[in-house]
Amino acid sequence: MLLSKLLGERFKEKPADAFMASHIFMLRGGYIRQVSNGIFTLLPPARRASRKIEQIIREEMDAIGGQEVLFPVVLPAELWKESGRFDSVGSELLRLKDRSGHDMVLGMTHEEAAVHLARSEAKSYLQYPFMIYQIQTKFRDEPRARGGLIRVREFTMKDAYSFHTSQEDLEAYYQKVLDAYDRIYKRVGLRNVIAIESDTGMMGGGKAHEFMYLSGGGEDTIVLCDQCGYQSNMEVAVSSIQKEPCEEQPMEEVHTPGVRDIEALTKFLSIPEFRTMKATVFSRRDNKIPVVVFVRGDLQVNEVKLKKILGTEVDPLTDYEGVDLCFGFIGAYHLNMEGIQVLYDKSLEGETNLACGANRKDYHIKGVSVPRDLDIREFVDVARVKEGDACVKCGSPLKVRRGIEAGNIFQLGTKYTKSMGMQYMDENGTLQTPLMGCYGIGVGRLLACVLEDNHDEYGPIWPKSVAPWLIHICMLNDTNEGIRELGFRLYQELGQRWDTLLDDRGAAAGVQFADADLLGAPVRIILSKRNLAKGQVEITTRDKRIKTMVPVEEVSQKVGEILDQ
RNA sequence: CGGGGCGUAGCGCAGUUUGGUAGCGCACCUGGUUUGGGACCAGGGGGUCGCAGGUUCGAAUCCUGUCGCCCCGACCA
Repeated sequence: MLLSKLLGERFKEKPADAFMASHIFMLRGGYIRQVSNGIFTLLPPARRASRKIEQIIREEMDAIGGQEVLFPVVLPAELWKESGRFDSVGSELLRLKDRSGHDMVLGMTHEEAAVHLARSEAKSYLQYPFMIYQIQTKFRDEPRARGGLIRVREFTMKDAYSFHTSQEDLEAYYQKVLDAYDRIYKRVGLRNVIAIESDTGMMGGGKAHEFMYLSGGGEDTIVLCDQCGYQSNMEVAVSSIQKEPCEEQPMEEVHTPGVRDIEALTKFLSIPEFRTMKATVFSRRDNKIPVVVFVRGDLQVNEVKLKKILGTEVDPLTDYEGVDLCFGFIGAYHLNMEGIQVLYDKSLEGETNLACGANRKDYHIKGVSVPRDLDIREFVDVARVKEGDACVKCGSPLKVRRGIEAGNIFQLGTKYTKSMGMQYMDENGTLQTPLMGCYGIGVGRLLACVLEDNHDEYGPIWPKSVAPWLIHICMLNDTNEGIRELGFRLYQELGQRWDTLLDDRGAAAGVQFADADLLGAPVRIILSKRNLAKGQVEITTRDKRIKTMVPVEEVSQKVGEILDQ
């Protein structure tokens, strides 16, 4: 590729709307352009890199027996009604009508399409197990796209679906996919990816893992234990609560004017947060009954856990109309439970000498002992894990980190095969419902993660496996005939073996170097008058590890050494 | 969906308070001088100031509505 012909302007100023390194450099380097919120065009550099990623994924899927297919982007709503997801999935699913008024959906994932195909093509146990996959455009009407290619509405995804005749077989294959994913991340040059247990969300089913690229800018929160290897999404993370035993004290009501939150209460009474009890109120989406959740004052409610316990979505209560609660002073002692639901977190179990609201404006109660003063039948786990909590497996302090989800795998079981009536004949001639697994990787997001993990202050440092171009030739002193002649000759010669870019614009050295930094080719060849006079050219690597002078006739060999090592 | 911010040339911004011929830097085009980290001189092109109404002799500027984009939260394979 001649740089003078490469479409896509590169610029030096940081775009006002970009904050993540991958977003900034992809805009500055002419990799992507936004068309609409969360919808991007990929320009040649990004497309070249994404094709390389796709190819790596394809090879690894093929290596575990995958068969590539291509499902439609537009699907009839009937299929989604069969699985029940037409109604259960929210506005993330883009629904539309065709010209004759039929309900259609834009595919955001393809379980339905996979079962539609598989149920009519695989009717005998002899055909099992099998896995089909595709690399295809998905559309999800995300409430909030952000971060360039990190979180978008339209994107390319590799999604795979496996079908099995037993849970053991599903689990064995699940492990094979997990290993294949590890190889994929390694091959694209992404370090710091860990597989963590995750919530199954709208996918349903049993076991699930998310592959998290650990990064401070990530939008998911992960809980880790360095000691025993426990790692989990914050959404489902558990910890054991440290207790500091305290002698029981007599209960006493205290006047606490204007003290409406834990922070004020601890200051007012000069006690630590864990000697208080906190009340948080939510409303159920299904029947709107307020739910009062009590946790120890130093903890917070994990809404995903709460959602699972209640079996319905919850929202923090904002409409106090008609709710008989003394907000700011809600306490567990002598609380009027009429018309509300009350939950107690396990952090409160056995606690003594706590301060909590008195259910009366401007009053709190000191010295509440949970076993002595409250009649609680059941404690539940609804607390959010925090940094330093004890690991439930080994007791070591837990760490909390941010991460970007770079892939996920699910054991779906029979959720889709059953609802969509997929069956096969087993060796005894009886009909059985197969088990299913599904496995996704977002290609664009993976590309963005690779950039997040491989850049300096000037631009991407692409790993050889995904670099849009492997070699970038700069011709300084462009007007010099010897240099132009050599530049084009090397371009031809090296271009036979490697993806090569030639800067033929005659730009100033600084401009050429800055653009080479943004395009991030692993190997850079610099031709200049001063070196050519000595019959030499300079070869450097984008990561700055190699900077060497070689005779003109040895360039090809040296580049080969660098790229093959 | 809630809170906040912003829409003026491809990018980054000033001008809006106090209405009076739309500006700056980078990028782009032409000619010349340059050439090892975003050069210099001279000339040039490009904007219905997001859109629609309204007020006014006159609106980027004031008023009303609307659309879009960004950030935080909610949400989320």
